[in-house]
Amino acid sequence: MTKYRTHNCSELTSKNNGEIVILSGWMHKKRDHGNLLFIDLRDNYGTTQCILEKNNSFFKELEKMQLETVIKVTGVVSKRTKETINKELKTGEIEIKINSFEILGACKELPLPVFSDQEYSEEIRLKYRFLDLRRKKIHSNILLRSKVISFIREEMIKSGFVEFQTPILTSSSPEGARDFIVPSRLNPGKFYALPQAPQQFKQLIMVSGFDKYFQIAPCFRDEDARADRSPGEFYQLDIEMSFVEQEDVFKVVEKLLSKVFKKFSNKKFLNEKFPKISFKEAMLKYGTDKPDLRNPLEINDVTSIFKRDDVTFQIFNKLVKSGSIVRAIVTKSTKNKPRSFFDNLDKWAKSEGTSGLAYFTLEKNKDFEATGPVGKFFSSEALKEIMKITGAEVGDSIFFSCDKESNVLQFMSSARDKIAGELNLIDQNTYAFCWIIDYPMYETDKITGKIKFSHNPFSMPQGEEKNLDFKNPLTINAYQYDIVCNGVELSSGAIRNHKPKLMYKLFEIAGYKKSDVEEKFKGMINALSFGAPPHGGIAPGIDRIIMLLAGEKNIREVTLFPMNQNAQDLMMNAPSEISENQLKELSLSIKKK
RNA sequence: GGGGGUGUAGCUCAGUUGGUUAGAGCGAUCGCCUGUCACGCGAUAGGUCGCGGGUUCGAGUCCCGUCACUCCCGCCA
Repeated sequence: MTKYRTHNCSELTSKNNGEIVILSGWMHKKRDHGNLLFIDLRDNYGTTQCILEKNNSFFKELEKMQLETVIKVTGVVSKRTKETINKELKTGEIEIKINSFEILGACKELPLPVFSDQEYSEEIRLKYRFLDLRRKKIHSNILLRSKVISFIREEMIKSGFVEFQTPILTSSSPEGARDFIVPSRLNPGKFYALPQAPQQFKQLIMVSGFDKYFQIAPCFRDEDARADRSPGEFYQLDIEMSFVEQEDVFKVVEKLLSKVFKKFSNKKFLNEKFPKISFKEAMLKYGTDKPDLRNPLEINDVTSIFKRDDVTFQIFNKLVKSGSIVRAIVTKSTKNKPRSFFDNLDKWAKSEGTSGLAYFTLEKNKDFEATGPVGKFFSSEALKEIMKITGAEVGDSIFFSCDKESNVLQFMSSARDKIAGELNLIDQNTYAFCWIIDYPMYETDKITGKIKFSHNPFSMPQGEEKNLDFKNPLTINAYQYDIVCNGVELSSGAIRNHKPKLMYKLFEIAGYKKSDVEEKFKGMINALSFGAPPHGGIAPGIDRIIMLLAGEKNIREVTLFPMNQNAQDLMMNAPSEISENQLKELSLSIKKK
């Protein structure tokens, strides 16, 4: 009990009948019957119906009160008659007969109603985030976030992990995302960077002998936003372990995520044990390294078909000759789908900037036949071969895309989602986790044609050092892995390279001289030279986990105070200009455009 | 940096082929109403149709430009 309340707005029941109570909260909703006024009083915990009659001296004032005014109400708990009980409400057995009230916080006319399930523009929601956050759905999302984080913390500690904080002001790193930069007053002309992740620190913690580390770590990357990617900051469950191999990390994370998703959701798992898919296989079957495994459609390579003489689909044949590839998606039993189904997919494909989505449907009369716009170009023998490769059967349809490899992969990946969506093949009530493993250490830069790190340069290459084929770096895989759930990349991690000599060699392949590496990663390399344990870790994205648990498609729905797409905080007016004096202290001047 | 979508009352939206005075619901204000829980009924106020330019006898509607929000591509080791 405080000055403001004896109970919260969700705890009173018929057991409290007759008690004099004090409640405080927001005036959620009024129902004014002229001589009888109902007020729903809301706080963090729930709502309670309060009531007063015309003869009450406060009637006029409360009747006119702006919704969302914060009031303190004193009154008597009164059992409702049977007919007037509200079963939807936890406190629906009772109501408060108001004796007196007090305004604690007045409220102006609202720019957006709190009591409503309607959707509002992001702009107004973000500007008045404190009002938006009073609304039921997002309010409970944020509470869920808090609960999930506490649970994760408990579980990690139970498993012997130790939580540490790492610096927020650190140094800019040359690899990876664009850094947020902070000027240094004491070191004119020099800058801090906000950490993109505590990557080097967590490795240093291992070198320092702490064995098992975790942190709910803020990470900052100055990159453009997406629905599942806030500009500015996001949170990772940062984990690092000493004396482990890949499988040891998998065990810890798989157990944790299973527990979290089972505790906070009723959705079922597609696979109890997370399947492991190599990067190569994922790119072939799904066209992406973050496949949605709820989607049963798979992609097949059918390039060889278009090298046959009995296939006369000249456009594809020619493209294949000049190095393009063809990938296909089979849809089961779509023979009787209306023409519009196929036409709409083709239209969609064109809107994606491709030349369209070729298709036919397999039929059988005397022999195998293909019906549809391009069916006539395929001989019966060729169709048999296609069926062999793709597993397609009579009555199924096959969709084709032909282009340069990277274009086909990307397009077929979205075509897979699109087609499955049209056919309603995705079970929304399921979580489909998987590990993506065996990432290549290097890739060829599309623009420069040079070899570069494809992911984290600190990852350990797979295999014995002496057996590594440094002359063919594209053949080297790394102990690098991702967790994907329902097509959302949840985390990536790696076994780290803790051997400085090997590291120099790997950097050299990517075009870094020894002196470059020493300059850029001095602290790290130095530390690894003084007895570093083998170690590895991972960093699941907290925001995306909550998103999946809350069933939201947008990360702002699980973030208290997010920025908009242009990385502005409309409520706090950030970023903003700073004074001449501040600039001067920082030895900065602004270049006028 | 590029592409798509959206922008009309405080909020959510409708607005036909370019044609008279731009509408509805919620909210606000006023009035009526003693059992509602999306209370009901009646009335009133509320608009630079994002902004600028153009075409036209006439533009919310068509064209050009621009701004804002959003989704996507690039980017995100």
